Amino acid sequence: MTVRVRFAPSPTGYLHVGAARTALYNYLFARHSGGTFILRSDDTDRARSTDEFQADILEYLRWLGLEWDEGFDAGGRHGSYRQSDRYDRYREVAHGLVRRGHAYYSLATGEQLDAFKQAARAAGTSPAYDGSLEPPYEEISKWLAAGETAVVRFKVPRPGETTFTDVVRGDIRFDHAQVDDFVILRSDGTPTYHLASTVDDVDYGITHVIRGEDLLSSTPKHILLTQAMGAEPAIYAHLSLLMGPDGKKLSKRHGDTAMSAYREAGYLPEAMNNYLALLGWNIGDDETIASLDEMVERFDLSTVSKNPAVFDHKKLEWMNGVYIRDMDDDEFVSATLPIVEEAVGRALSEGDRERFARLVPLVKERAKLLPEVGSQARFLFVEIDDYDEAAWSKVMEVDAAPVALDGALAVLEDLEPWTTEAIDAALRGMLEEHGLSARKGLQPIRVAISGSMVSPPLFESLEILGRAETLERIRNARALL
RNA sequence: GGCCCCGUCGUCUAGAGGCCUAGGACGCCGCCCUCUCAAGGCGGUAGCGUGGGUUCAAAUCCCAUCGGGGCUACCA
Repeated sequence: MTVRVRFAPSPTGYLHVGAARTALYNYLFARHSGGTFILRSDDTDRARSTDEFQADILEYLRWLGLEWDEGFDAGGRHGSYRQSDRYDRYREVAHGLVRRGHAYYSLATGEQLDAFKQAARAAGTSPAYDGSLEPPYEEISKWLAAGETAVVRFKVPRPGETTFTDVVRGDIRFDHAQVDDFVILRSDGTPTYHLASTVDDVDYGITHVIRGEDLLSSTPKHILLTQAMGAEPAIYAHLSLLMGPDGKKLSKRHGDTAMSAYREAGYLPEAMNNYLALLGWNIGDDETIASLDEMVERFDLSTVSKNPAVFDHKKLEWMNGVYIRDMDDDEFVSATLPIVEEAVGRALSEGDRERFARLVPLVKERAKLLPEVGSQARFLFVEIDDYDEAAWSKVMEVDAAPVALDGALAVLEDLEPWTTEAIDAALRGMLEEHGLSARKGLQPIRVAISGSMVSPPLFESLEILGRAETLERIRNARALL
């Protein structure tokens, strides 16, 4: 059997991390088994679906590198892969179901249904609607003949039960007594999610449905529908949901959930994939870091965890740092140049870029998030007149500061050659001469050239800054003491 | 309320009766390194929800209980 899986988001919101994880697992499973990964747009909710959301989903799926073989925007033999383009097909299936007695036109009103459910609830039983509120057939025909509208409901066979083996959760059983005769066609003739999704899965030959656990209790509906269509149900795998730190389903109130927010915050797609994969699956051999290809190689759906996973920003951040350190310098420069230019407030000249490139090895291992590079590299390209207040009072307004600054000026003025090693030796000599500790004697210099108590390593920074700039900055700071 | 799913360190997980005085990773703490901050090295902290069984032996099997989550729309 050739594996065919699909990721079928509804464009009713931006691509969020939970959906991205579902997409990732589908992708890993497809690639691992040499199957086909399909992207579909489940946009049957016309009121909430927008082109903007659709575009966002495509953009971030691409950003993550989760390329799909077939489907929305990539072509394939099943049309547009956009459900809103297939209403005729869904209607055809629904009408066929009615003809064969698997579905019926329903006239039950919302009020009637509410009463029915409340009564069931009060009795402490299952609230599934079983069609008992429908008027006799003649009345329905008359109603329809008069041109009135009605919804179409699927007739759940009762008594009965649906059982299936979920790849991640094992054997699952649902008594039909608690499965509603659910609506498949709305009164305006458009399909509901259950119908459209199931018809597509059948039509597109989907072999494995890998989706969120929130759809677990809808699965009997999908299996029943599939069987009524005369098709073989897919194999299902329901992934546990992502949780916030409070144990509730991950949502906006826990912070950013949109993938776009993570890119903007400076996360790398490789880190996102690696982290998301770990939320519910372990690579094996006590390993934590693995590339997409390595994960494809080792992915196994049946070892995916049943537990809901809490999304932990701290670990993601750490992992992002790992991937940043792993970037090669050129890659790092192109990823951070815009950030540095933003921090500096202007475009970097050719010479500026060369200086930045020399600083790269120093800042690369100090960043967990890309934007941090802006504040770390900024000092190279701007005049320092906005000394950090705390830094100034803590390291400049002490007796050691003027001594260190004057001493530095003296040994650096004619230093040859202007290299990290020579600067190191010269400044250490100066410290010894004045009986200053490295901490006390070097911090004033750092503040003078960077305006901050935190900067890339001092001697290297001075070398890259250049003699003229270094001396000028030290003099400026000294004059303010 | 009903139905369904889930329950190992704070978090993600390994563990499929003896290999477990429970392993790894993040976090946190300490030490080392050190010009700041990181990175790195070393060490530490912390967990089988609870109660009953079964067994020579249970994190692993059974039952109950408690806790958490999902669904319960003409949303998906």
